[in-house]
Amino acid sequence: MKPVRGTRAKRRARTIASIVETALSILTEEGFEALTMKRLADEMGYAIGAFYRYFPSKDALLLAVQREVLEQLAADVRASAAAAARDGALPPKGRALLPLLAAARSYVTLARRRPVHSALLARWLGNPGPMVATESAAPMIAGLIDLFGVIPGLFDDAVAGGALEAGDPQRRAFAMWCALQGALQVKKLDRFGVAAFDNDALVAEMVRALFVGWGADPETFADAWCRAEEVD
Amino acid sequence: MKPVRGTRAKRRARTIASIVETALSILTEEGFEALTMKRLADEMGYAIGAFYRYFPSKDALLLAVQREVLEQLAADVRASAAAAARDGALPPKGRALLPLLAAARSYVTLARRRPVHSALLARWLGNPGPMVATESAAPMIAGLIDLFGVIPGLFDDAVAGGALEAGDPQRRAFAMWCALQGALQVKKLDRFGVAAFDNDALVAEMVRALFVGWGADPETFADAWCRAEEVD
Amino acid sequence: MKPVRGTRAKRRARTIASIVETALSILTEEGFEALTMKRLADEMGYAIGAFYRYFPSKDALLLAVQREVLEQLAADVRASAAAAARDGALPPKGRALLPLLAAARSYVTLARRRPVHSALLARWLGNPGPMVATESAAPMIAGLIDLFGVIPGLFDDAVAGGALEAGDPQRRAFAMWCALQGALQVKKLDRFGVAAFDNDALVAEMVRALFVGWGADPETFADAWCRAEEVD
Amino acid sequence: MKPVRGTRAKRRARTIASIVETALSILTEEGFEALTMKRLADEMGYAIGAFYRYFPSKDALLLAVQREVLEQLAADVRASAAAAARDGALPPKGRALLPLLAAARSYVTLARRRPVHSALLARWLGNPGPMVATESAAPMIAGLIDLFGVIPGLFDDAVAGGALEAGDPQRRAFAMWCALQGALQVKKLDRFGVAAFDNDALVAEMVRALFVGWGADPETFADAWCRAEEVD
DNA sequence: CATGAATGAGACTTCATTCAT
DNA sequence: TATGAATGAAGTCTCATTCAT
Repeated sequence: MKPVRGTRAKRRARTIASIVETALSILTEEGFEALTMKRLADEMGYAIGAFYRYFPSKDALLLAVQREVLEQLAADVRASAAAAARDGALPPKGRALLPLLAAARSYVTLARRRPVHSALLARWLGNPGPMVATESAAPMIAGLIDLFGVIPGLFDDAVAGGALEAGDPQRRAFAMWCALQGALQVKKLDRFGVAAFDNDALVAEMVRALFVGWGADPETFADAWCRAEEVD
Repeated sequence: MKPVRGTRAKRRARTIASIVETALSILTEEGFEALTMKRLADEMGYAIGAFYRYFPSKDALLLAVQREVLEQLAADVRASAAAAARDGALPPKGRALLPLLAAARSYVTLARRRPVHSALLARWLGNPGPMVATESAAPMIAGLIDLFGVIPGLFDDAVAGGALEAGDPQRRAFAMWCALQGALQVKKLDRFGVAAFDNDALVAEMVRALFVGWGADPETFADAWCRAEEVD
Repeated sequence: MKPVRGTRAKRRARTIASIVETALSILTEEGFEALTMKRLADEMGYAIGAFYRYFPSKDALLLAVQREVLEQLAADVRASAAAAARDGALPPKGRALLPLLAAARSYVTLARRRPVHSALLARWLGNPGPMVATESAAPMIAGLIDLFGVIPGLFDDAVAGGALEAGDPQRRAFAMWCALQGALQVKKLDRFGVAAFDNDALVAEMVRALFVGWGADPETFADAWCRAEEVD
Repeated sequence: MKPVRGTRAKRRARTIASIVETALSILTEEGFEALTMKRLADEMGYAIGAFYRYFPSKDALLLAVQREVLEQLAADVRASAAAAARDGALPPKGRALLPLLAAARSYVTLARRRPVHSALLARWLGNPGPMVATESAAPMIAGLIDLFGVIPGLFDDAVAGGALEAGDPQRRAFAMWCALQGALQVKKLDRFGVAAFDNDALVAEMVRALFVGWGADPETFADAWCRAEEVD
């Protein structure tokens, strides 16, 4: 009997997903250098050659991992913002700000909740060149844009709610993300114990300045930020 | 006749400097992966073994390169700030802000003026782990602190000149640097042509928000920022 | 059609055996320093990397060689003793002694029959440290113990046959082996032509003294030793 | 004024001696692999090139070290025998045996007192080939013969004193040394904790058998061996 | 005599990828 | 589809020795 149509394709998709997942877990547990094709094969109980049926090269595999990472990050950030939007513990202006701040917090705490995702993103961003290898980075840019899909809307809402002055929401979204990303990147300096490098304080300072700069009332901001920290 | 005392030491220092310089130029012209000991040896007309008289390992060499990069960056930033401090084209409040903005601009335009330095820094920051490989990153952290040696003072000056509200200058300095660094890191996204990713606009937006958030008058800021762009 | 189960494993075992064998032959023909991974690869028509599928390091390969050497030595010694046990050319006491002496002779003549094995053993024993480089020498010690598995029993037999006084057979076995090993080690002094260094005479003197010391009758010993020399 | 004749030569000899000494101490403290020309130069505060004024090659240097080791060993053994010869605590036959046993003990305990000397000797003996590199091993053989210079005489004395039966003293001397050397070589097996490998018991067993085999009275031997152990 | 920079061959090891089975 | 043996180029590092100064 013929298998149900699509069964093969499904099976293939499942295999691909499990390869990506395993790669991610090796990355997580043993670091970037540890991810070799052999290591991956051993972990999965596959032969090395098998991967090349699913991915034409290691780069292609890495690209898929990258995409997965971005998707998960975006999902997390969106979820945080959505949860904050349902929170009713603040006065109107604060409520208009909260989802935005929750999204920011969420992105920062990713470094704690999913350190590998964060580290991978930092690494890809930090490496010169088209991130993975050459041109085929297109899918990854899609992931990034997706990550920001929701943030500009939150800025619009905040403006509409009177919590911020008017301004290009896309640009603000991107600026916020870059600043946070910069802060995350230097997290490693924490371990040198220099006071000025304290990461949490740094993030707080940075976000406060940005939002006040965009017209937020300092007190409203402070309240909303506290609430955002509690929501985590 | 005996050679002048110190001649050997000088020669040694010169050799070390030229190794670092050559490494930097290979990095510049051919990228990170291209810097192998063999490549370096060929470039310099040396035998591979020669380097190991000067650096105990490739890591050590990389550390020296790192240090050099940081020193040059710090020198550039300091020079820009100093030049701006001598500029008399603005009213007092603007003058108090200018050196700070000039330093920021300078740091950003480094990516154009010294792309390799910038890329290396991004890479080192982006890679998880102690940057170089071992613990001996101490000299590098010193370089970073040096890089900030002058910035907090500029914040103090700006506050004293009435251009900013009071606030911890160290933290502000660090926050500014991180935000800029984050912006630089995503510079590579420029080439995807997404409008929101335009780097110059991004930096302008970010810096404006930060400084206004720290109490700068928007118009004073705008004037000073224009001036800073001209000073480059 | 699926290959017979175990086919791969067999092939693998064959490859491993042939690597060890080739290594041994290089060692034999060209000495210890000549055994490099490259030399081995060339000899076998392999690429260097191939070995690392079978042995995690050169040390591991050397360990396997060591083991092989010990196994062959043990087999030889056992075979000699067994052959001597079937020999009926002597009176009872002599017969009780013969397998022991045959084993001793066999061990000594190994240096002629398998000079490399002998030299390797001497080298490993002579080098301070855990012989191979790491702790994993366990398999090798097993080989040594195996080598002695049969000798203590022969001492028991000799005592039972009235050829020797009672005494700890393990200790005697080990003492005999050490003494012989010492004699073999200085074999290289032969070539200086100093009479006292004549190796055969040395061994004869040594073994005679030991066995007489353990209670053998001098004449019985002499007869049995002659017989043992003939049996070779 | 001309320097006193011989001053230069003396100075040269002193330098050579100190090089050998330093090499030996590196060997002692850090093992065989640690002795590189660079390491030696650093230790002595010399430049690498300097050694080549005193030794044409590293091999030549090693040869000198070897010689030194042998000389020290021989001196130790001779001293022990001489001290024992002055000991009056035993009956005549025992006294006739004592210097011999003291010499044997002394050689064995060298492994404890001068582990490096012992290890070096073992290594040189264990390595196939002419010990150092090629033909120039002649000086070393002289050292060995020197080491035995006194032992055969002690055998003669023992025979004369009625403690041993007659027999070729040179051969006995050499046999004894080889057997002891064999025992020392396997000292490393101690650490595997196998009872049969206990080195002290092994040596005792071996020496007892040899001397009884050479005609010593078991009780006289036992007394003398105890005494020899005390004399250490 | 002394220096130490430079040599250069060669050591071990890694790993993405291919291909006959 | 799946296997895993084999490739082979590339990487870092070592060290006895030479030689211009």
